[in-house]
Amino acid sequence: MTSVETRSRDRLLAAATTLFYERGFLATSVKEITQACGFTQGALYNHFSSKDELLYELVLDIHAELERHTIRERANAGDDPVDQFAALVAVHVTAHCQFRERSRVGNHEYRYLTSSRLVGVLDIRRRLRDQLAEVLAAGAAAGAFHLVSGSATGTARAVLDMCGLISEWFRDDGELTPLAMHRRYVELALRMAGGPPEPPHWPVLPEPPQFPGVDDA
Amino acid sequence: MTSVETRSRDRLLAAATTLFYERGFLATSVKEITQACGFTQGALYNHFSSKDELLYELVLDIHAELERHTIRERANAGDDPVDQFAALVAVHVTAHCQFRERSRVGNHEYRYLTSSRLVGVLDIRRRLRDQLAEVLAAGAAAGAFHLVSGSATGTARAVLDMCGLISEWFRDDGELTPLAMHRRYVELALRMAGGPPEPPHWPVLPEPPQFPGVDDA
DNA sequence: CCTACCGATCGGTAGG
DNA sequence: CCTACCGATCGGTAGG
Repeated sequence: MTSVETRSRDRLLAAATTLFYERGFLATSVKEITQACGFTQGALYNHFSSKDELLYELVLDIHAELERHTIRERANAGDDPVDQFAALVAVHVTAHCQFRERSRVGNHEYRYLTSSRLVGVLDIRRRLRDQLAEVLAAGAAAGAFHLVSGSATGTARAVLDMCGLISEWFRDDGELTPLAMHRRYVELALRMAGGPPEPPHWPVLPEPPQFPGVDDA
Repeated sequence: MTSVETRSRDRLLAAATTLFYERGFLATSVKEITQACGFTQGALYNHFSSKDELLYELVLDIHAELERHTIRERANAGDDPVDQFAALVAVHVTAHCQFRERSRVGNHEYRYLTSSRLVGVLDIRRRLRDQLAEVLAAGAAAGAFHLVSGSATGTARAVLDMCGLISEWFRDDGELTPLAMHRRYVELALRMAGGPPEPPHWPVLPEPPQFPGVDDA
């Protein structure tokens, strides 16, 4: 695959991300995606076998990147479950604040995937939740957390749900910066988990990860 | 309007609710809605001027009902802001557990409303958030809550977001009953607000409200 | 990557 | 509430 082919492909993915964010997958036509890149309709099929396939590749990439991010930041957080928990919450909050388009597309449009493609994405979503539940269970076992109903998965779900709608209302021109958001949500999540008011070490705000087409936006 | 006309209308709304829940507004055709009621396609236009108008009436009704419910349960909760807060959280949790279809349709499909219709629904959504923020501010002023960053609207948003995704994963055949859910989420919300571990009075699980077509499902 | 085209399906309407 | 139909648009393809 030559670099110009890769570039066209990434431009299509970037255009689709913005359009899916603004209107949703079903309300966006192939013509709109290709025209946003200066192409005509048929050009999309040089890079993707179908509109569904483009959605799959985009949504899978969004989830895979979030999982990589999650694994890396957890590893960097050291051995303390409270620090690991804070790091995971920070990753999710940052994703929703800094990469609103991708986060919202990932959370909204995956439901339009057809069965076999859907399974792969749901697997990642489950693993993301399990990561949080694992850390909560470890912290509870160590006496650092005191979970409502003793349920690590229940608390993990509530925390992820709390973070999952940030991209619906967060605005760059609002009064809250991504840094303020990540501190606020780490505090809220620690309260939900029955942990200390602050983590021993505050997670560093993760660097913006690179993904295809980000510099075309 | 005769009762048979009202009934057909309500059946169309009920069928649309289920289909929008399963596939979303855009993926549901007028033909599917009418066929679910044993009608042919054109019958929809005896009751609604367009597919968009049906969506608007459905989504508006879902939000209006939730607001009525909210106002009633808050009034029934007495003067204590902590009790009022618990009552409001219970209303939202109950809506998402007991009326998953309507809650999810309300939260997902309102984005497809066109501008003038959208405004009315967004107004209700803002008022629902303001109700929660009011109660949090009153409780904080009374020393019963200790809010993260001192922000009542920030905490209100986080609590509503935490509740807003319950309908995505809650299952009737799961291990959690609606009663267990409402206790768990009231506890989580009180922790987030920096309040007491339990409200002075636990809210009674609200009775299932009546809405058009519920007994046709 | 474009031009030209395909069948299918869409929301909506006329007339009864 | 049905039958029959409308123009528009959709995702996708053939051939270059």
